Amino acid sequence: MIVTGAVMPGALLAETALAQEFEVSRTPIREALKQLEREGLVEVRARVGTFVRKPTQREIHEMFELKESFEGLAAGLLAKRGPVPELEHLKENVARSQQAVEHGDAQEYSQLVHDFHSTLVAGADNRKLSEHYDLLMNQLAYQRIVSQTLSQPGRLQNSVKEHQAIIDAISSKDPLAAELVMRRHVAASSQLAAIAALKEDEGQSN
Amino acid sequence: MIVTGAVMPGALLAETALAQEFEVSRTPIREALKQLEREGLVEVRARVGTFVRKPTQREIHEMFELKESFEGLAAGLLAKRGPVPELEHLKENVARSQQAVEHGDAQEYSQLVHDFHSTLVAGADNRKLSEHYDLLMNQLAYQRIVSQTLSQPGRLQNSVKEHQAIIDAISSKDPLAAELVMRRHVAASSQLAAIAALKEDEGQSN
DNA sequence: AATTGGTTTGTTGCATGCATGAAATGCTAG
DNA sequence: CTAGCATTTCATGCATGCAACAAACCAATT
Repeated sequence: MIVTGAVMPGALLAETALAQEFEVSRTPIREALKQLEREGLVEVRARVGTFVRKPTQREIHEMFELKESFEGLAAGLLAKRGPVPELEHLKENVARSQQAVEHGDAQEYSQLVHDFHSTLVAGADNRKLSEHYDLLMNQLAYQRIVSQTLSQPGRLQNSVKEHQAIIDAISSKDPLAAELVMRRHVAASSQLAAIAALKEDEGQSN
Repeated sequence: MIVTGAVMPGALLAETALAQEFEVSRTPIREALKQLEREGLVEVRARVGTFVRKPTQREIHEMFELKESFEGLAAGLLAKRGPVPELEHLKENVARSQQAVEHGDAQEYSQLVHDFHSTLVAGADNRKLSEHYDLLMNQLAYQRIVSQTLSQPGRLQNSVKEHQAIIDAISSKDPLAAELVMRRHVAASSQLAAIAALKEDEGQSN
């Protein structure tokens, strides 16, 4: 809903309006908005209104630091796991990503990248990690969609190679290497995404 | 409230009862309980009741893995920071912890350990990290568990030494070492805490 | 024209009533 | 005495009304 960017940041989310739209009373709407407030997606100003929150540039930076830590942990845990059912899925993902890059299919590639990272975190077999990760990614989602498509074509090929290296480290049961490679990969991607988000931000505010 | 263990796991938290206790209507109580449900502290079974949730042994293990990752990240970020105002506070904390260990003051030491870790995470200067960390620690009810590991004789002195090593790594601006030492420290403490939690669990269920 | 004051409007915060459904309870039959 | 069924109890889920308050608006005055 909000994470897809369907509503613009700063927009008012009036309880009564949403209640009419979804054809329920204010109460369940209100509870949902409170949840979103706790997730940091909206800001409820008492007796004024509920507004879609726009993450600051600093918060985006902080969230990318967390993302690196989360996914690094996930990669390490995957390498520590005995059998990893998701490994085949990840290998196939890399193969298809390679094809997508060669064909210049940005849409397909964006989808595959998202699938790769969420499969990897899910495969870590740590539900609490997944919960925290999902929470984090919800807050980042809007920026993610925009910046993914704007990544430079040269980066995509490198990204695929890094994905392959991550899989290799996991396959060889090397948790330290898996975490290290993963973190470097996320850091590199994050840097580009942060720059894209910054430019987007400047374009909006002017 | 719940995190302090004032109410036992499995206990029913009736909205009407809480409403009378706090002298408000059900509505704000209800919102608070929904928040706690999202935080994983209580379980709301539709039209049955709201109950204090008891983390499974597996969840405790997962949360300790997350704790290690969070605090490792925090230590690394601290070492990366230029000036660290909290460093003096941390040094003083270690000095007082050393005294507490020598005097066998378990109560004081427990408080100092908690202060050390929260100061360290807060000092990382990453609010999103702090939010996720606080969320995690609420679920762990850490204070309750850690107090039971205090009876371990040799562990306390080792813990203080590890705290000192963490400070040294931060002082020398070595992020990798800071993270590594921190993670080893958390892993060691977590192992003892997990054992304590397991024993408490067995004691309860019998 | 600008400012200040009061009024109006719109929003959330809270209280409360009713509907829904699950679980406990008791009653009856075997 | 036990098993099964109806009933009663009790909890949340949702709808709605009212109060409180912030902000926008408008008019009067300087």
